[in-house]
Amino acid sequence: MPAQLNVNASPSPSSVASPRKLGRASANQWLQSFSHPSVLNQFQGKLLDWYETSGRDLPWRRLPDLNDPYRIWTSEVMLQQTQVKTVLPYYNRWFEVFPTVESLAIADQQQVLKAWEGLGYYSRARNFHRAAKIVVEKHSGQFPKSLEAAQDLPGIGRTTAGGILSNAFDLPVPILDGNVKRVLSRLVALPVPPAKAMDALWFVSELILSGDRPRDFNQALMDLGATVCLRKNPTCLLCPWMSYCQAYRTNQTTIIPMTESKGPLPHKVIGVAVIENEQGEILIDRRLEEGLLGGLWEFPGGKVEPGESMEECVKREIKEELALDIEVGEELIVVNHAYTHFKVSLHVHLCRYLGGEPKAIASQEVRWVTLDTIDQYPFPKANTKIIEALKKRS
DNA sequence: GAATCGTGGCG
DNA sequence: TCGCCAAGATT
Repeated sequence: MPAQLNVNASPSPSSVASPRKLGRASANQWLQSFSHPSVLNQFQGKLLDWYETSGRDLPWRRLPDLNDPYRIWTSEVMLQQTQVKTVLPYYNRWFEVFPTVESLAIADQQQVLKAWEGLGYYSRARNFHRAAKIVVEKHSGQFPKSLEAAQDLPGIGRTTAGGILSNAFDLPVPILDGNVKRVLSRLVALPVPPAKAMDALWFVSELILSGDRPRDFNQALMDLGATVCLRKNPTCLLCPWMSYCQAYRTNQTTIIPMTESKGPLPHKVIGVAVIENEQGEILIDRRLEEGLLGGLWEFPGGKVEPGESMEECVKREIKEELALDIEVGEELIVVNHAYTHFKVSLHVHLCRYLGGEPKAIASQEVRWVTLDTIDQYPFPKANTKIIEALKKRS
């Protein structure tokens, strides 16, 4: 592969300089310098030395866990789009429930989702569960050591596969997560948002990867992004690559990596029913397998239509989705919650069951439960606030 | 290729 | 309060 960065996804190795070529001639010349082994070796050594003294102490790096691919795998999946601080308690708790890949493979999905509850992006848990079954059944319980086989597992893309293979087996496979994107974008002074130059960034990540110590190098790269090359206020004076960094040299660290601003998030107003029967039980439903919050439990409800009152909305939704007749009572709580692509306000009403057999029309399953047993079901965050309000009331 | 998919923390 | 986004993958 030519030592040249093409911002476009086009793999064609044109040697003609053009505005679409990353950083133009100067940047390509800068990259060319890494084709000299001595230059590259010194560059890598700077980061590896920094890692020895300033790297983070994280559970998935400690012996003897280091050689347990299942634990490495778990960390990589939990860390997708999720910060280390958030992951730590989940990570430590996980192995009390699922100590081995075999135990995960034979587990019930509801148990898996319960252990994942609150961590978000629940397709990660469902895919992890599926992948564990595949590893046990088709790979004799051993995590595959090839990039292709690893990426064939559900929930494992190129970055996660590289993270597992390099960290668990010390294989020279590049990574490109959020930290590395930011570090490399600044290193080469990427003139476009990272999403527009993924091929170029992968090329750099592979180019600079240490062949001798790929595990430490990749881990160091992520640590650098997480502790020094911060999104805001990076501490460049502490950076082992300060003299190599094109963004620092050209005073562009505040605008690189570049971002494309988006408009305001849409806001949905939802009517939600807490339906209580004569036994004091409450009706919950399990969401469809695919899509938002798939497989988790919730209190039923739906969007308010134009010109509709909240009471009318709740009554209609319960009729449509559960075939139940209810009497809509007082408002229990309003829960505001922001997802990645929209915001919601859940207007929760206490409701009285009047009649009908609940049917899972828009869900996988419905169930009458008591407040004493409701904690064993996995709920999304917005719904746990409702449960808290219910417990406080009783 | 663009949308979708959670939650928490930050300025 | 609000926008941004963090160890991305999937469709």
